[in-house]
Amino acid sequence: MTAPRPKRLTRDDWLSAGTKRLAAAGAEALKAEPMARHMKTTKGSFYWHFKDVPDFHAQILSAWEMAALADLSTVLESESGAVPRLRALAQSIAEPETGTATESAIRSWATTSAAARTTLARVDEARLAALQGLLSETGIGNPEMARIIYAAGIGMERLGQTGTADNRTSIGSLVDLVLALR
Amino acid sequence: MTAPRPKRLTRDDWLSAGTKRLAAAGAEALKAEPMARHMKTTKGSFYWHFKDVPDFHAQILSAWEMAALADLSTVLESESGAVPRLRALAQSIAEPETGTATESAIRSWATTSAAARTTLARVDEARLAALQGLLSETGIGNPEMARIIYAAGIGMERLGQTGTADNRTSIGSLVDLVLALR
DNA sequence: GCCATGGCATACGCCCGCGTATGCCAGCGC
DNA sequence: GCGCTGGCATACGCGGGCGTATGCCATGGC
Repeated sequence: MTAPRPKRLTRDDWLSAGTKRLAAAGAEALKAEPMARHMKTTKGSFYWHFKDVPDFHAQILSAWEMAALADLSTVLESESGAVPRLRALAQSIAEPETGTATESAIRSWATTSAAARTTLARVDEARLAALQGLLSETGIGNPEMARIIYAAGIGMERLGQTGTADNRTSIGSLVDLVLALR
Repeated sequence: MTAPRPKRLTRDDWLSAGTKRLAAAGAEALKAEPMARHMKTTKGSFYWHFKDVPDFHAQILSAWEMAALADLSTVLESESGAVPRLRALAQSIAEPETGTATESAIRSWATTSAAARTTLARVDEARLAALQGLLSETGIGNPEMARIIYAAGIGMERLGQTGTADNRTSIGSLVDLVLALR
């Protein structure tokens, strides 16, 4: 699929495979032996690259956090002007480039794992702050509005699993609704 | 806590205890032996009342679905007139009486369990349809708006875990925003 | 007050995931 | 081309959850 079949695996091979498994099968799939089977190797390799299972989890979360925060910056820089940025940001939340399945899995994971919860909280916080900042620039000071848009984005991310509507246009309509307050 | 300590347990005792555990510790806690330990009994009792673990899961989900749909009716009948009903419904979604933690746990569970996913989809569908119906009554035909409100409700339910803002007022503001379209 | 169930306890064999210990083998350094 | 180290394989023992089989005992129907 991705690589032809590297004889030796790197730590990043494990992490990216883990992230894919997380998106596809949830956090319960992030165990040493199942992962090793899935990678067609043995857990000897796993315990070489990682101290234990929690360590693996922590590194997966950390890598995702980096990527999510980097995506946030990229999205903000992809447009100029508060309103276009606002749109781009809102839409990227409902359907992030990182893959909505991964984020959804992490959000589910967060209900039972403290590590996932705190990681996710930092990312949520950063995005919410960005939203609020952009809204302020356009003259909407009420922080409730940022919260509404962000909540809607998260909800769409979840509804998108079963429902098949277009999240990007829906969230765009919401942004219009809020911007009409000016 | 709840009951003084009934000598003999009923099937419903298991189901309600399971629902509490689900809310408190996630779907992974819904296993026969851990549940039995938690109920201070043995799994002999568990396997008397339930065929196996999937059966237990199915019954928990079914009971929750009944309760959720009943709550939906109750909320709708608690007010008269489309707009008050709309408010009541929207607010009950962001903070359902059933307990937001249970629903949140089921929503997380749905990412890995097909049974949870289909149950949740039916409840989501019913609520979304109710929202859309009420919006139509007030003259807002665009189904996108129901989707926006519902998504925001779900998102708040999740953000409420970490953030501490008032979901009821936030979702109320969103309803105002939408109703302003008339 | 007997005895027949209903409701649970105990005990087994199974599988699977954990983490550790140690063995093996390939390459690179020289 | 020899050896040493990095990267993995194999092989334990452990704990814990599953489902079944069977034993026990407390009610309640009569």
